[in-house]
Amino acid sequence: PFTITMSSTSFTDLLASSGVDCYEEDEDFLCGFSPERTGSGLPKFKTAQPPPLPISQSFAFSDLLDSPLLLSSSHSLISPTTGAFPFQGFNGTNNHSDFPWHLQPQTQPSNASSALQETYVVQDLPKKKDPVPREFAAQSLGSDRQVKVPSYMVSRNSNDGYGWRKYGQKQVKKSENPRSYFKCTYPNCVSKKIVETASDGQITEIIYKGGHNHPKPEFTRRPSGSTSISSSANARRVFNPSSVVSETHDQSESSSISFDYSDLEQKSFKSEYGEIDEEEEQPEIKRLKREGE
DNA sequence: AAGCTTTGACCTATA
DNA sequence: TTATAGGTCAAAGCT
Repeated sequence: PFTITMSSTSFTDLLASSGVDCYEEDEDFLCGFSPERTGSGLPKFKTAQPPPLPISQSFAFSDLLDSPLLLSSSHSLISPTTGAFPFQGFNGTNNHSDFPWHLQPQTQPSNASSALQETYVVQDLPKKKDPVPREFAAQSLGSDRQVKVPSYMVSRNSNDGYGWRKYGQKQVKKSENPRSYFKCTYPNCVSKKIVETASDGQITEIIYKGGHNHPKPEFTRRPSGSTSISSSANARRVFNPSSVVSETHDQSESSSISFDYSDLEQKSFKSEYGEIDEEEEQPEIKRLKREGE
């Protein structure tokens, strides 16, 4: 299950810091979700600490293209006019249930330091044949506000473009897998992440603590020839100082992603459906789309 | 030499 | 107060 909680921060930034970027890098291509892997590891995002953020950011669509969750079929994810996810599931008009996950609203109690936030959990649903294109399928959100998200939107590794230095590792009780603790190497950046890795090397959970207070580095370690990520997009990634995102790739059959888009909904988007350059979409995504037609 | 990982010890929060 | 768990420190070693 994947759970992403977002609060007072831009969706893009959170995604960027969540380590779920989809780079055309080795197996990370397509967010690291090769078909066979999709079935085994089930992602889970979770956020736990959403301190209010006064930072206002533009939410460019190109950013969305980089994001794991909105990648590929992103042109159908967010309404250019409302800022809301166009998944009908988000506004409760669609009943498609083809997505491996569906979002479940989780209203969390607000506290003194966090604004009202809503969490959506995307659970990995049993695969079944559906008539609806997987990447666009959404589940009714109506009262439930559930929506499904394609599994390929989530990366299985933690290459998020930032520099991280490991500062510790610990076997925790609540998990049989060891946790590795990382700090952002950027000067004065307090962002941290905790990566839980299974014995087979698979990342089972990633927890981000604290947002980056700097843009994503322009020159991050990338395979030569990889130019799919625009520097302008990276430059826009100015960070939310305090967000916590957890990404859990569970071995179980259920995955979930939860996030709060209260902030997201306030954003205006530069792009609309038609503005997405088809040529920029990743091949696999296009392939999936064709299959869905 | 710099930066990273490893790993046991230490610190802190909680029950 | 003590035990336990989770998180962090920091020295040593590696690349």
